[in-house]
Amino acid sequence: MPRAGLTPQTVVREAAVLADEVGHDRLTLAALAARLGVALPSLYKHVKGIDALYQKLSALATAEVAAELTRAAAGRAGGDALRAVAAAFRSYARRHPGRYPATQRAPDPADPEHLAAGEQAVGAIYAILRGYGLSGDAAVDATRMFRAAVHGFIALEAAGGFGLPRDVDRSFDQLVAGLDTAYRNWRS
Amino acid sequence: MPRAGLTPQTVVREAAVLADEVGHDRLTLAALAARLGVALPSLYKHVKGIDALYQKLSALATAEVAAELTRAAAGRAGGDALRAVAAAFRSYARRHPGRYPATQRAPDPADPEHLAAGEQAVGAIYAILRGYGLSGDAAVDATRMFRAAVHGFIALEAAGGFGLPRDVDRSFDQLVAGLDTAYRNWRS
DNA sequence: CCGTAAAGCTAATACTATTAGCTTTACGGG
DNA sequence: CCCGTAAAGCTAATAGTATTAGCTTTACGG
Repeated sequence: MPRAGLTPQTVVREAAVLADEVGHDRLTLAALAARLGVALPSLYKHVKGIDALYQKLSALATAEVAAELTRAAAGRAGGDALRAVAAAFRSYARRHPGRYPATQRAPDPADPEHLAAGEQAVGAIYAILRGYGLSGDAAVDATRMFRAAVHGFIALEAAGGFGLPRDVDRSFDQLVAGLDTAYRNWRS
Repeated sequence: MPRAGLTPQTVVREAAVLADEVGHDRLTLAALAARLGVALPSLYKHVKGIDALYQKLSALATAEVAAELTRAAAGRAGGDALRAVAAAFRSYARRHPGRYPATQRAPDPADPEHLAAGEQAVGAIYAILRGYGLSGDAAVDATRMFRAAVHGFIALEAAGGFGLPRDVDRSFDQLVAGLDTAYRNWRS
């Protein structure tokens, strides 16, 4: 029997694929091991346990989100940048329903790459707000508002929390428009 | 041995207390049964299973939230009402960290009380927006923005997603102020 | 006061993660 | 070329989760 040749990286990457397929909460070591053609306990040679796996998945997803937000913001400013980054955020969450929730887990302070990815993602938003003349505490507050509004919308949408027939895409556009007017008329 | 005398209601209420103590995700039938002084399978005489328990917990928490939002809105209008209801929302989430996440689960269409509680909670927000001159589709979008922003803030706060030292209470005040200006300058 | 329905129990099944300890593979140095 | 060793895989065992089946006992109403 040839060896599977796993590494921590391949395990985490396959976990990400699996999570997107079956959902973040139904990601299980048993299913992951089966997917990788290996017995369940063998995974422990590459990952400390399921909690550590979630943490690494969080780092992976955060890095991906940061990259996409940065790319969406490139070459844009003001309301254009705001709309593009918000859309990229929601797009990632919809394309990766298993990875996205992992993003919410706070980084392990001992994982510099994870911390850096988080800072890059926040930085992409922060940069947009400079275009609105916001900096210092105001920019921090405005960044938190952006993250709260966009993440909250994604979470409610995923949970089926929008019962009424009103089109959800249009509500999202209105949300981003609302952020734009809030930022243009910010009073600290 | 006297009988414990459980009912579906007492089981769900104790589940709510337990969830607030140990966290929503660590609510377990074993711990609940121990708390109620009963063997684990006995719970199945009152609740269909853990999923149904979560659903009933969601109905309970939604009704409580709706009551508190309605109470906070009473006798207020405009920005005052907005601030009071947002504060009540966040206050409930912080006082009931186990119940609150259950709120996110969509109501079972076959549970009229749950549906009514959800509508009451949304109605409390909707009513405030009439004070801003918003109705129809605009009110739906604005309600979704309110829920998204406030829930998102609560979720990020609970997850430890706000790393910077900037005071979180003040950021929340700024979020609500931002909603106020967005609503005052709404363009549909 | 006794029959019955419900409320509780024990036992068993099928999952989950985790640890211990063994076997085997692959690879690098003599 | 071979062989020693570290890592990669395995099986077995433990402890926790939910769930179902089927039995016993309690409480209550006719």
